[in-house]
Amino acid sequence: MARSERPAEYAVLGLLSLEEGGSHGYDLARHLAPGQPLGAVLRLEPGMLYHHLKRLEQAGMAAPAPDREGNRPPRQVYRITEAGREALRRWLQSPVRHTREIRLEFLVKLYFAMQLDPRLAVLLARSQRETLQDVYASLQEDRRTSDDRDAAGEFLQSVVDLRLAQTSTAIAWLDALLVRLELAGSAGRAAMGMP
Amino acid sequence: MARSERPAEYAVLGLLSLEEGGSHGYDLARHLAPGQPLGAVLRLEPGMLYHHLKRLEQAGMAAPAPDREGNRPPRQVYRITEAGREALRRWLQSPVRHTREIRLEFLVKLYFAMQLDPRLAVLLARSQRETLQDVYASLQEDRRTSDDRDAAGEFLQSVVDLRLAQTSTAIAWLDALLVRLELAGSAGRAAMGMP
DNA sequence: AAAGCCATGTAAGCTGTTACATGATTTT
DNA sequence: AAAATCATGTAACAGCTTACATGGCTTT
Repeated sequence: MARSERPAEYAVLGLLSLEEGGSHGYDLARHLAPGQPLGAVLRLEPGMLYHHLKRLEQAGMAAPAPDREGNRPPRQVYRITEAGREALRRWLQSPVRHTREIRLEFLVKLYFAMQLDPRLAVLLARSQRETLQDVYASLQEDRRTSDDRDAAGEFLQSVVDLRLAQTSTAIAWLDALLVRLELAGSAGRAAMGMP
Repeated sequence: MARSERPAEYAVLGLLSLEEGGSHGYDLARHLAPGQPLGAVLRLEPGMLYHHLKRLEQAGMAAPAPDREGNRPPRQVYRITEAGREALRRWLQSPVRHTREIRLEFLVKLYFAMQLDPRLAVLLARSQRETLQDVYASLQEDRRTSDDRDAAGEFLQSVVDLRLAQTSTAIAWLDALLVRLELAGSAGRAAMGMP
């Protein structure tokens, strides 16, 4: 997995981590169908799904598990390994570097962080916010050092303006998300009689 | 070209359309270098560049042109054909359908529209604005019909909120762009003594 | 018995990345 | 003469899409 930082493979790994007794391709495909929350963010055809399962097995992050028998077609059940859990946790803690990756990769991280541990989701959102603020600052620097005296310069300024606007929008969205996450967290703790 | 709606191939076609006497791969690569306006939006390695030139030739949108001789390494000069110009113009008039395509594909269209005809850029920006407003309205509909009673619903609402925010940011950016384009247009006409 | 769902894949083809091969000309 | 630049590609590989092949089980 060192070779690939793509979200699809981690999404498969994440889905496996949510299924205590392991799961199989067709079952995971149901979780990725349109209508399901992950399906709204990521499209993954059956072919690629089985491909990723094989790769996860080769990487030692998933292992074949015994299938409790029954009257159904034969199927291959996988369970996440300890190495897989560690890789997933590492991935869930690292923010994406570019604003354009918020739409897909960050949302996949967020989905699993929320499912696995609300506190992890808060940490992820906070460090993502910091990363995007760095991106914003460096875009501002680009804008200052560009000149708009010719047509090409005007075009470049519009490009940078778009990126600044999209980045600050993402930061504002992260702020609203953090309010939601922290509210949900304190509500959860309050319901359990904690301060 | 019917098979591909990707911006890279149209970018090559667009660059050819800006060079009256035709151009060759190495020359086009200079226009796509980082630092050049297009290079800030699109990355295109030499291998793909020559590949696209071949495809444009096969599609009848570019044709080999005689190279005025001189003491330099042999090179293949291409010129855009009439069919190529028509395809380019059609492409430059059609807005992108999704907000995520603004960052790359729309910016490439905008670049060539500004170079070829400022009025075309205004038309493109206006119809792109309309398209994004449709996107915005349909996202609002998604948000109304989603419920936030469980964790999955909350996640989905955050996803839709992000898309709403990114889309309205893009619309606002298009408004600012239109002000610039129209100012430049009227300044240009005024300088030529037109109303 | 036919239709449909469960379940796992394969095959072909396109897009794109990285690295390198080849050789000509110009500059130092 | 060596180094840099001009100029065009090829080879290998990675990732993804689309379509289809295969067969078991369940429902009508």
